[in-house]
Amino acid sequence: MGALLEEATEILRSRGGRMTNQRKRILESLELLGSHPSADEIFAFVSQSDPTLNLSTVYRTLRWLEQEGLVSARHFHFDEDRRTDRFDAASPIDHHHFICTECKSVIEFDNRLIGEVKNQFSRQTNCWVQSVSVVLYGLCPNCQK
Amino acid sequence: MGALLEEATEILRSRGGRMTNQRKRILESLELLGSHPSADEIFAFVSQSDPTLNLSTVYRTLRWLEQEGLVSARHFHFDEDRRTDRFDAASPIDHHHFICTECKSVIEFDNRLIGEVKNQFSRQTNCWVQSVSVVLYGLCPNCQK
DNA sequence: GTTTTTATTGCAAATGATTTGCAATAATTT
DNA sequence: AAATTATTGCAAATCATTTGCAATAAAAAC
Repeated sequence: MGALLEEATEILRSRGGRMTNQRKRILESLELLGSHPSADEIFAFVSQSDPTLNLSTVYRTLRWLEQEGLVSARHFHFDEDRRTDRFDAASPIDHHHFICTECKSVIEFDNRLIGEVKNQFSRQTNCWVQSVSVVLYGLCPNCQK
Repeated sequence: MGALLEEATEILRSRGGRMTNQRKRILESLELLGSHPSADEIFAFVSQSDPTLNLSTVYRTLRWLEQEGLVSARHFHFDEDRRTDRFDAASPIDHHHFICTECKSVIEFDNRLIGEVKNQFSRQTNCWVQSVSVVLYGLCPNCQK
């Protein structure tokens, strides 16, 4: 059983919530589908094993997970694409993204210089920085030919 | 007359386009309203001087400017906010943003380390990076009290 | 284990942002 | 000044997401 599911169950319990089948499956799918799925993609995936699942349940669960800090929602700006949110089972602080504008694949990365950018900005402006989002857009090796 | 208006006029001419009153006013407003306005805000502003302007004209003009690389559209992920695009008369490459999640104010900044992050990533992955988007979220000095 | 309570679901309808089809309008060309 | 056609305004469509509400099903109380 994944860490996300356990953590979510605990939070749920602590406020009189209920761990339903739908929620279990949505949480599972977030761990299985690693690739920043959209609500629709999660819905399609979970529907295979539970055809009665409703899309609004997916949205409700994701938004709840987001509020609890267990999931982060981001909006990648693909050039001509629709503007759908994509969800990610990790904290937004500890990794960043490269997006291939051709094949839409996503590569995660981290770089300690980003923390430095954040610190320098804080020092210069006295702003308190809570989170940093870095997205690189370009072409992956496959799509460069 | 602003540089944006001149550049846009030239591009327009070069492909049999027409510099209309509406387009002029929308371009002007992009220079006057510096603060990453939404299509709605641009519409409200220009409507004051031209009450017949239509919102879809604003969208069409903005998308066209985006395609020509004269404007960039971004979607800032304000926590509970609606997901509206915000527009910016500058190239997305040469500056980045801090957003105060409380008062929604935007501070632009740049930092040469960001170019370094980009270069390191390219070297390590052989991805070609076209543009970089960095958004810091947090609290501005005023909202920290 | 059955009944009660109420959080959660499914459904359908609402929403908000953005886009599109089309006839009317107005820049530019002739 | 007339002809051409890019652009507009309008209304309706679309897409992603949210919401109200009655039905359902966890968990609690018996």
